[in-house]
Amino acid sequence: MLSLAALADPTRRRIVELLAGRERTAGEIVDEFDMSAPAISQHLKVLRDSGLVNVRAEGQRRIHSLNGEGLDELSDWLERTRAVWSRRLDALERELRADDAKKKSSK
Amino acid sequence: MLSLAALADPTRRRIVELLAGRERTAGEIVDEFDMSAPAISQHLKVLRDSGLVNVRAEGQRRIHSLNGEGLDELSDWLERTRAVWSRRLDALERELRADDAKKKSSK
DNA sequence: TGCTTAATTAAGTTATTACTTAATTACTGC
DNA sequence: GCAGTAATTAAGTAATAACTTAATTAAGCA
Repeated sequence: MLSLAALADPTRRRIVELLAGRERTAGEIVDEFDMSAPAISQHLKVLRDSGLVNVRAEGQRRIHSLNGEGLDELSDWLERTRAVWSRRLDALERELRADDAKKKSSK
Repeated sequence: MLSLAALADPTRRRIVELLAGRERTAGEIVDEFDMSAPAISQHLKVLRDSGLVNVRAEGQRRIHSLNGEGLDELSDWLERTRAVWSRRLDALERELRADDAKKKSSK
């Protein structure tokens, strides 16, 4: 599952925002939401599977942290798409300028 | 619906990529996929509603184009999240350095 | 006018997703 | 060992999402 699909859900987005601030145990995350612990546990699994979040065990706690590289994947897609997009806009602009010049010279 | 949810679907992502290259009629987009016209029409509606794509009518054609500002919203979320994240990493690094200095001075 | 083409809307189906409660696993401290 | 706590897994449900075909809307053109 691509990280974009993982971020489609608003709860998961908020979890990512929380973890951007600092790492947290599963229980601490549960406390931030009006939702059962299993529901959060399932969301965390999706975030882990998508590579956005890392876990380490500390005793019986599972400490979750944001994985910056997971955000990179999303960032890369965005930049790739935007690059094509802005190249196209540049071409359009050049065309408009050329058109403009033609009009002037034909006056 | 936030643009992130709209981009969760791979078909919609490919449509956005296509439109980054150049604007296209609904029919041209349909031709790129192995899927019925109504299915694509519905995807286009989602993309329009999320602000990622614009349409204009030209006779009976609907010409779809990418809306750069829609991508900005996504980009903003990413940058905001990444900013919090990297601030945290900086703080961590400072802490480690301070710790290091303390160790050295206590030797 | 009526036939064709472009696109959307309507209605129904199936798969997936986001939850729930109950049960289970695994550590902690007495 | 066992009661308590942290977290996950299991199982079931309800809402949503992604499609399908059929019907509809609207423009183009002989």
